[in-house]
Amino acid sequence: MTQCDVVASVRTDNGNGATRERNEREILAAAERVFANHGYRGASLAAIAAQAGLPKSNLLYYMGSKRGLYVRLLERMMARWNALLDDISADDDPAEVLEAFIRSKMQLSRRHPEGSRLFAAEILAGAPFLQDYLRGDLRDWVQARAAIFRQWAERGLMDPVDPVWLIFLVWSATQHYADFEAQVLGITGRDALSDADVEEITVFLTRMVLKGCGVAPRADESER
Amino acid sequence: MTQCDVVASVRTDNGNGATRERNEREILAAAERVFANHGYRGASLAAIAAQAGLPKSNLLYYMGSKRGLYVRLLERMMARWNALLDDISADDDPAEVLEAFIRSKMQLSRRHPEGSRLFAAEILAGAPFLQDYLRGDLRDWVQARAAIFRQWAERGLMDPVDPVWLIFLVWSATQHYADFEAQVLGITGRDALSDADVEEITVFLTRMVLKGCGVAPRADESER
DNA sequence: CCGATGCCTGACCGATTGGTCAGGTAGAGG
DNA sequence: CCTCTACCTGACCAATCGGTCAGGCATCGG
Repeated sequence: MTQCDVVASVRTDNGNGATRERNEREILAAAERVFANHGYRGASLAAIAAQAGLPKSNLLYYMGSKRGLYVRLLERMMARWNALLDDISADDDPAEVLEAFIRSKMQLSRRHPEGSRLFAAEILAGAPFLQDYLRGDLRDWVQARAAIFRQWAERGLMDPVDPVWLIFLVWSATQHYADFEAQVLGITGRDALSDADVEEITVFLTRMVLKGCGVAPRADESER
Repeated sequence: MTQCDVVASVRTDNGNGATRERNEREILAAAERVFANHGYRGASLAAIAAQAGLPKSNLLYYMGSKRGLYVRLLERMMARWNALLDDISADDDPAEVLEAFIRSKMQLSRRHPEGSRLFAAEILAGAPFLQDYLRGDLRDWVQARAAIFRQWAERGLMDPVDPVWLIFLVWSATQHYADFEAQVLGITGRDALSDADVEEITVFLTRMVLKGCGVAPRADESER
């Protein structure tokens, strides 16, 4: 790492490393937007620098290279993702777990639409930077959940559907509202999705999935 | 159009326009691959020409410009899409319509994965070339189907779910297997999805959707 | 035989790409 | 005061970008 640690950045501006922190944040946000829209190859450092309001040289001073900046963004998004990959056990309530799964995934797409699109663009390109992650950690996580879903099915708590296809269904349906936002807005004629819209979609997806695979809804959600 | 019509292309090679036809097909296929992987800005004519096995100049001779080539690919994909937008009426059987909807959409993703990813990349970029289509024809089509779904709900043939979210659910779930193919293959550990896999997924999605929104399955699909 | 016509392409163009680098600035420690 | 260190940037670089163009080529009607 050519980057110095945080402690040493007590220098410019108002005394602490506020400038650096702010610039880095600005750069990452701008880069996420541009990479999300145009993919790795389609994004240009000049465009990112312009969005961040900084000279291109300064951007490279902070981030080293285009590839380094891109990888850092991917890792940040994977960290957000991992943060909600909570462990579950076969003793948990299927309805609660599935609803929490759908809700947290929906909120991830909602809170980080640019990061979500960045991820989508990476996968579209054939996942050149994320192959190992997909075939490693993520695959293990899916298999673990799948095993629990199968136990639930054996106990009659849900239909014996293929758990992997079920996980993909939830992923795709939630991811859709970030990745295909332009299509959703164009077709529904909205300017943006409100919090109420997102809540409505979350409830819709939850009911569809629970009912679809034969899971009894939670007690306090029985009406509505 | 700088392109001459088909009749005039009886010239080179073996007498009829076979060479031209073959080259154009090769160019379109190569361009679809490259645009799908890297988006409009990220794709380069040199890469497309290399994939097509033709000099860059020849590619421009046939297609005029990068933008023209891209638009032509988008239009071809929209034509494929429109080809399966068959009209339905409120008198049709909901189960049949929904299953046909899921199956045809799944096969479109299956048969034209590159075109599907091209479309996805276009939407990811904010649909700069497809705004009008989304806000026009496609929106009308969605609204028409939504109206019929609502009639079915009133007649008790299905639950009163929001038809637009339902359509998006089917779109996202089917599109997923083309757009996120790299993720699907990485996680499942496969090299490719077989016809049997696709059929299994289609059946899974159909049952999930039908059961999820309270539609009775077709008579000849009741078991299995 | 003759242009005429349309297919094809190497050479080239200005603009843009990611990245380098020398040098400038400013505060901290001696 | 000077030096050191980290922050910052305009000027520049080779490579690549989309696109142009002059000209080679083969085939045609005459």
